[in-house]
Amino acid sequence: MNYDFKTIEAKWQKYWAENQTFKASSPDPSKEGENIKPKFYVLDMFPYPSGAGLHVGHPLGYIASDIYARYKRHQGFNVLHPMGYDSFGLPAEQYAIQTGQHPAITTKTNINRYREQLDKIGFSFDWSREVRTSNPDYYKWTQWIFIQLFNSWYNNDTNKAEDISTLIALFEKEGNANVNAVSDEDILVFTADEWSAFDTKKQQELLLQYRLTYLAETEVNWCPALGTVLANDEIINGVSERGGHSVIRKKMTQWSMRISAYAQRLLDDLNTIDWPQPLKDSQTNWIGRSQGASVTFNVIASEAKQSHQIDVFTTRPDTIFGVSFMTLAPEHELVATITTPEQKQEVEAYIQATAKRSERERMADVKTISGAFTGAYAEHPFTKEPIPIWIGDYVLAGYGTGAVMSVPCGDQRDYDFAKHFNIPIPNIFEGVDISEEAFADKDKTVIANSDFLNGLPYKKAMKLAIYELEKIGHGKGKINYRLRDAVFSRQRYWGEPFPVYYVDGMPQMIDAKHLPITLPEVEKYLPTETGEPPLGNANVWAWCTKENKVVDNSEINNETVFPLELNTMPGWAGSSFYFNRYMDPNNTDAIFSDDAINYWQDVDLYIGGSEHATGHLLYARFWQKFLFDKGVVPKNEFAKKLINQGMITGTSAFVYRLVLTGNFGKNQEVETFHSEFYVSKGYTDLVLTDGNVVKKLKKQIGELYNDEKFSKDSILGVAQIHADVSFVNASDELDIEAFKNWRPEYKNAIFIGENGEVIDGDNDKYIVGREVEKMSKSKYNVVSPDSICEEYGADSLRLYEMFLGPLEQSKPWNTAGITGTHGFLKKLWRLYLDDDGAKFTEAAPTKDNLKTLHKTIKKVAEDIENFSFNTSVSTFMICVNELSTQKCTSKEILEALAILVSPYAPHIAEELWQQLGHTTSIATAPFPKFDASHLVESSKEYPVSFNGKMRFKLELPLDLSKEEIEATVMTHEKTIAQLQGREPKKVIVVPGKIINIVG
RNA sequence: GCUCGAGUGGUGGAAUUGGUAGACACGUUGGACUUAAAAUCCAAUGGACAUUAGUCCGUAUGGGUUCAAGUCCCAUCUCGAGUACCA
Repeated sequence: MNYDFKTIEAKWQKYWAENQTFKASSPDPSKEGENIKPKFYVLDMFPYPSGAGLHVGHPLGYIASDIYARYKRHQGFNVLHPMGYDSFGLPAEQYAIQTGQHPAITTKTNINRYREQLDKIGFSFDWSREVRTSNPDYYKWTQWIFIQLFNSWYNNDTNKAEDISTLIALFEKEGNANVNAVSDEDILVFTADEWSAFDTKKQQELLLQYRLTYLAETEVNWCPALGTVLANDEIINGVSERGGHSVIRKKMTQWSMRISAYAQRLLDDLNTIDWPQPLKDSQTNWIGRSQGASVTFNVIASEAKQSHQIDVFTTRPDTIFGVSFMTLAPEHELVATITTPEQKQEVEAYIQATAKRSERERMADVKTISGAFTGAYAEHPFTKEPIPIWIGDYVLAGYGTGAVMSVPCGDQRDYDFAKHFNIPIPNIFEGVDISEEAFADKDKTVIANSDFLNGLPYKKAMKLAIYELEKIGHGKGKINYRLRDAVFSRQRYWGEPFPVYYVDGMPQMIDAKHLPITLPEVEKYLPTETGEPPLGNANVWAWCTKENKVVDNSEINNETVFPLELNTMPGWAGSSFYFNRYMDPNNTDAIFSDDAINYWQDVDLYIGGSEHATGHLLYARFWQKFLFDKGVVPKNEFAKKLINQGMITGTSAFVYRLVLTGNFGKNQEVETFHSEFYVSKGYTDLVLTDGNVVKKLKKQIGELYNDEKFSKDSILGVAQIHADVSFVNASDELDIEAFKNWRPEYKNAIFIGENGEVIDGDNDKYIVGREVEKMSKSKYNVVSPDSICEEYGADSLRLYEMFLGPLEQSKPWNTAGITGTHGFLKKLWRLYLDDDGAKFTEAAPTKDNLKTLHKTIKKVAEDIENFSFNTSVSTFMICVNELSTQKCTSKEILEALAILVSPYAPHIAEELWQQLGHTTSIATAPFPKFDASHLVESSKEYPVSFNGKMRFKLELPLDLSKEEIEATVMTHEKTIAQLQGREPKKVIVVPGKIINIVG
């Protein structure tokens, strides 16, 4: 029997599907007290089903998680290993705009293709739990969570989200003066009586300032080309992540999520989860906590003007006496008010100039110092001296208060600004020279020229400064976060509709029992002519409060029928809780049952890419914490352990085309391609010095080039052209015919091979050049898993992807190497079966057999626990090589080996398991138990080193003492030869490890 | 600029607490089998010198600690990722 992977893999994939082998059992509370299996939840980041399908890089993480899931099943766990689709998104919508095809159709087609590809790789997913974020059954719960957020506020005293009713009760009882909540800034302070006197609309307006999701006029990142708002993490280097379009700031009324309420908890709880440090670091940076003080400066009132105050945030309140000016962002709201008539022209000109520059230009051009003096002065809170107020674009409107107290001696930016505009730079540091640059080293700081702070180091000075500021009512200690509230509205069609209608301009939630509010049909997927989002095109998009359903727009009367929200939710909405929904995905009455969430709790292992560090993974943590506060989920964090798989890059193949001048260049009928060898060695010289080649060239080209014309000068250069990697074999040799068929414009091209021969049949080989690049269609280096499965089988693919290198590392794909793991599987097969059938016997295993097996059990179990899958593949290879050499036929050994291999290569393992006589799936067969007694050695081959260099090996019994070993070694003939009569200074003996002789 | 990670044969990579550097594969070369090819099997394969025995060099570079360093420490270089006027 040969290893017929095609039949085997199809057979077992069918078996698993029919028998629902990987269906996670649901907890049955009636069985409480009985022996219920412990749970284990292994999750992959669900994919967005793009039209391009999967390439070999995509399944890497899925294979790793699948191995882990299968391993856990062998260990007796009830494993939840689901898969689904993050199926709302921009590509389907853009395709709809171009073709008119409904995004739901595109999405469905793509999902089917994904499923087909995934099925071929033999994953142990529980498909009965599949979720799709674009299904109304699913986004019903996305809308439900939105309503919960709307009905909640964040209480800083209890440090958690609470129902809005508790806030209303507080307002009714005592007003809002003492409410310690996370809210908008500058909230009207009112008493209980005032609250009761407000009309409903006013009350709603006020409550909106406290809700965890709220409507606010915010400055957003507007992308005109995409016609939508983008979140900060969707902008890379000032342009949109998708398409690279420019982004401008624009004021719009938008839904926002008060994620800032959770900033500290999101930061603190990073310590409680086992996630990669770089990912934690980037979340930490993104949250950007800085500790310092907020300081209030009074603007010195001039004549008719009323007094104003400027709040600044600083991390260096200890340097308060070093302030020699203040700088406001050009967009700061006080700029217009405080600017003196004399300076008005200059300031306005400057503001205009800055507004013209895009965000990107401002970022790119950090070096140029610019600004303008407002003519106004602020009063120093301690010295009462006047401080000039400037504006400058190095101060960002979006961070802190958009204003800074400038301390040029302690901050390089302030220093540069002061130098540029000839503002004094007072020195408030003891023994520091600031004539060249600012001094920013906190640890070495000793304050001087600063009244009550003199002589103090940074920390003490900071505390005292804050204390004194509080005493005079000019400031207080403050913690500032970079993390902004997240804009939650998108002007798109293909997303979750909000369960929101508007009465008198105020948002109203539709009662949860009427969910889902499904997406309406539209004729065009573009924004309307009046600039409204695509849902503005819908005709049936109004809410009837009588019938509690969506009705035709014509019925809107603003009494019982009201307009619905036109925005949709962003991509991250649906992906922020899907891991919980998998626990009970078909529940129509609740997001999940109590039994399900109490049993499954949280994700034990989450595998996915690091690109989601500050997007999905931050928002999902936020929603989890909110749901935790509301008592919906039992865990504060949704994933205990997370692993980022690395990217698989492509290995592009290149051919090298001679670019010729003059007459040669004009006539493109004949092209010349040179082998990589020629290019790397200096092709022009070789071509023209090797008479043979020139002669052959001329003969081939015939009349086209005559002797005189063809010279070295005719060659302009060499063009690198991508060749499709499928035309290249394991030895980097190009299939020239295939290349010519693919690129007919080169059908008359001449190929010069490795040895300088003009290729004609088998006389020479054409070797392509190789380069590692991102896997992409345009580089013709995409390898699809389907073609690999077709040629080598899913088990070979799975093993090879793991064998490539450490899971978390990025590594290049090269199809050539797969013959290694494929060959291994054939060898494995032959250990069990040959042409005559079964080879295994009931024979007792030999000592060597047992040693090999248990060595393998130990290593493989350790490797899986450490996610070191690449090394366990080589361990399998070593094991099979050894057992083959030992001619092992023992069924006992081979059964255990089949189980060991099965997480990695499940199809062949199932088949061998059946051949061994089993009638049930190998999936839950207990993992072999490691027995250390088989590995006990009685002797060790010691490496004997002289001055640290290994010279020879010596087999010695392990029970020898140090002294005995030394005595034996020193009398050994090779030792004597090495020493050549010298007396060793020292002999180091580490029993069981090494012997080192010094001297 | 800052933060983090990494640099080992022709290639992917191994070396888990400092203890035989290059496991396991790919590729290459040679051989067996075959009419031939494929498949399979065997052998060699870090570099230099040497007939052999063997010697020297070698984990980005330069130092250091140690009986012993790919592994620890210091400095430098290169590459990758993230982030960026964050007050």
